[in-house]
Parts: sequence; C-alpha cells; structure tokens
Amino acid sequence: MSEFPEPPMPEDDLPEQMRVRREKRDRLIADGVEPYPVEVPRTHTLGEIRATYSDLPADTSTGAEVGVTGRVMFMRNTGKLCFATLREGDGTELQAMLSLAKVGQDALTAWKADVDLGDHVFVRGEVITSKRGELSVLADEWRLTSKALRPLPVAHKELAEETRIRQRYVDLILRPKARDVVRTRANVTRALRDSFHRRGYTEVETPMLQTLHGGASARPFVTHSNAFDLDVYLRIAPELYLKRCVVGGIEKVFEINRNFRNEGSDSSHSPEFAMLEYYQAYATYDTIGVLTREIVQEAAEAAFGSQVVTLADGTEYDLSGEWSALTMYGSLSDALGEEVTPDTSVEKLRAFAAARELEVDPKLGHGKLIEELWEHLVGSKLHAPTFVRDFPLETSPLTREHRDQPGIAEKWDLYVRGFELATGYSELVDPVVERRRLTEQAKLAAGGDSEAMRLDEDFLRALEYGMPPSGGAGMGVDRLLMALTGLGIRDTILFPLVRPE
RNA sequence: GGGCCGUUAGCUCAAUUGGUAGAGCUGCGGACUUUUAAUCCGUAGGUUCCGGGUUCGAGCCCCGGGCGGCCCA
Repeated sequence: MSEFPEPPMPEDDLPEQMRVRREKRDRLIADGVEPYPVEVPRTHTLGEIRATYSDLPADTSTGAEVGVTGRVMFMRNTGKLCFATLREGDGTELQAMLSLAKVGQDALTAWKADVDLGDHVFVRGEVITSKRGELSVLADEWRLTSKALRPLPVAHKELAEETRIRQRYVDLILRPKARDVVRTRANVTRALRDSFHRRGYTEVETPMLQTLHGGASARPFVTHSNAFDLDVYLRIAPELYLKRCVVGGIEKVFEINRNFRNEGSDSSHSPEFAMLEYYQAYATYDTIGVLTREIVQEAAEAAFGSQVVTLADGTEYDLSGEWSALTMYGSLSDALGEEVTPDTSVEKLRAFAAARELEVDPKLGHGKLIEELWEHLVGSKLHAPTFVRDFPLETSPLTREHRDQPGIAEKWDLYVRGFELATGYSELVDPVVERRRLTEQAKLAAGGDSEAMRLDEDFLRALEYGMPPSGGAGMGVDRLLMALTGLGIRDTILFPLVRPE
C-alpha cells in the first residue's frame, strides 16, 4: 500500500472517526510500519486453538506458542493489560491479551495507539486462560494485518435493514446469522446437486443471453450484442433449452442458474433470481412431483439435519412424509360452494369474482380467471406443503393436456407457506400441438399482451425431431431458502439489486 | 402505477405548541494488570436526505424531488 499516493478523499470533510483512522494509517507508514502486510506467520486458526484447548481451567499456562489472526471485535485497554476479542471467518472468537510484562512498554503503547475496533491483527504468544477462565493468547508480539479506515457500527443495536442489504459485508461482519444464511444456502444448493447426481442427472448450463425469450410468461431485460449488432434478452427461463437437451438424448438433465425478470421487486420477488429446472424422459407430472418432494426433503436434511425446520420467527415447519394434494378446479369449487369446470363461462367466473369484491382485468380469459380466483380464495391460505394439480390448459401452453380430462393440463404447483415454490408438468412433446399453442401465444403478443411468448422456430424444429414423453419441473432456489428459513427473499440473496445511493 | 409511513452525530434513536438539536454506544484525552456492552473523570462530534416556500424564527408547517419500508394493483 505504501507505494500508492494518498487517498483522494479530502480529509477535512471526513467524519472525525474516519479522519483519526486515516491519520493512524499515514503515521504508521511514515514510521515504516506496514499496515497492510502481504503475509503474517499464522500457525493456527482460532478454531483450531479452541478445539485443541477446549477444557482448560482458569489461569492456566500451556507453554504452547502460536501465531493467530483475526478481526478485533471487542477491546478493553487498561493501564498495563489489554484485552481484545479476535474473530475469524467462520465466527469463531478467541481472546488476545497483551501485558506490559510480556510485550514491553513500546509494543503496549503502540497497541493502544494504533488498534481500533474492526482492525485485523496478528498476535504471537502463548495459549493461556485468563483468571476469568477465558481461553486467550498472551502476546509476545503483535502487528496489524489490515487497518480498517471505517468504524464498525455498534454491535449491540440491530443494523437498519437497508444498511444490511446495501452493505452486506458489514452485515456479515456483525451478524453471525447473516453468515449462517450464506452457508445454509451453499449447503442447500450442494444438496440439490447431490440429489440430482445421485439419481443419474446431468447438470448443464444453457444460454442466459437469448435472441428469443421463452419458457415462461414474464417481461424480459433487453441488452445488445455489439459483435452481432443484435438485441438480445436475458433469459426468463431455461426450459426450452433443457428440452432441446432431452430431444438430444440427455434424458435426465438439470440446471441451477439465474433467471432475470423485468418485473416487480418485493418481499418474494427479485429481478434476478436463482432457478432450478429439471427434466426427465419417461417421467410424468406424478413422478416428477415425487422427485420434487424428495429433493426438498433432502435439502432440509442436508442443511438442518431434519425435515422439520425452524423458521426465523421460531416456529417449526414440517416438510416430512407425503404431502397433500388437491386439484385446482376441485378446491376452487369447494371454496366457491359451486362447481367450476373448464366449461364454466367467463361471465360466470367474473360474477364469482365480483361477488367477492375481487377486481379482475376485464381482458382475462377463462384460465387466468380461474387462477386469479384460486390464488385469492385457496392458494394464499395454504400453509402445509401442498401440490395443486390440474390447471386450465389455456394458461399452460407447454404442458400436455390431461390424459382423461379435456381442457385441463397435467401441471402442478407446489405451495409452501402460502407461496409458490415449484411447478411441474407432463411435458407437451407433440410438435404440431406445440406449434399451435405457441402461435396462439404469439398472436396474443401481437395484440399487445407483453407477457405472451414469441414463436421459437428452432425449439419447434427440435421437437419435430421427436422428444420422448417427459416430466419436468422448476423451483426457485431463493424461494426454497425462504421456505426452509422463513426469511424474506432479500435476505436469502446476498447482494440483491438496489437503487444506487 | 396508487396510498400510507420513514429519512436527525460513525451506529441505534430522542427532540413538548414552530423558539439555543440531545442521549446511549462509538471516538478523542486521562486513571486502572483480568476485561466480557467494564468502571470512573474530562471532551469532541450535525448541510436535521435535497431544492423551494410560509414565518421575526422551521428538524417540525406547505410544495416539489431523492432514497427506503409497508399495503394495494
């Protein structure tokens, strides 16, 4: 660092606490002390020392010499004896002690003058326990390993939510739970991958930059390729590419990656979110539903050691065993007290909505009306994990029509704690029907429905080579984390999109 | 897109009817060789989000804007 010029910030404008820290850095460099050394002789992690010396009585000397590092999270300086709590990456803490008798006057004075809360330090010394029994390293020598120029927020008050999200690094420093979420997420995604690999699935990465956006109904982000002089879309779903894989003979295929939807952002929607999709030849929406339940249960088991998880509010949520299932038309009929079927007229559905003071877009057709009514009257009330089966065909253009019931699609949605976690299908593989459905959607798009899909000729060509009967499903990975932890989406995503300050 | 609420010191928050902007922690100076959010003494720290208006006087009232949260679509 010392070879670089002074920081560009005008020092006069800095808050006092930052000015003081900058001046310490500058003074150290002027005195020939490197505040950002390239390497320090660390011999043990704090965790290793805690593990090795877990049961020492108070006021013990071990004779063991170690070199440790950590961020200073707590300090107590008295006249001739100083204490500091060091914390390392996984949250393990260990106390460092500096006594006049051991380090000498110069090193003790320098410690008091140079070290602030939040600094990284190296301490070499003997492993002991204090008179109060605290496992400590009694320093023979210490040095700065990284000078912090900004003061940490106070540790005893909760950080404002906005600061937590905008400055996640500060959140991670201060809040062990924030680090737990990151590790839980890693455990969950690893569990998902393990579950699929165990079942003989192949993981692929399909295009995020697409010239046509398909596979879902959502508004895309648009960007531009200079090399091709072409507007391209950030994908809204990987579905059409994963089906191309199945056509090509990759009969069990999955992808975990990001989707982008240029739509609202709230406590359960993020413009950029992690999606899991999986397709299997010779599966149906029944077998893919069983698979879905198993991978969620395996993820809970891997992350928490149990299929009964404890949520952020302290309540328990049971994901074990079989999950209940209901049909969309059946459960909606029950909620309305009147039978609705794929033949129920749009006028009648509008009347149901009006009678319940539910405002609906007058442009909505039968399928959308059914889904709106269902979501309002049934979906939002579902708490236990529940498969909702057999959707209106017209709103499921990529789904096979029910084998026995015309007008209904072999599709389910998985509801967990009142929100949609996953959706699965018996895939439509007849290229002629598929072309007809996609063309209808494209016509709607031309009519101004921005959520309708455009025609993907290459995808249809792939289907025309013959896709085996298949089941497929998609699951929001962020939402899986929400389901398992009870957190909002902005706390399951490390760095969610926020407006610039 | 609409409605409501919030925005004040490094952090978390106060501020009566419109009348000198405060506290705790943090910081700075000092005392203390066993501290765990130590204790004690002293002390500093503010463009009250931004711009305009009303007023003798605005953190507070009015108008516009920014950012955020909640609810609704």
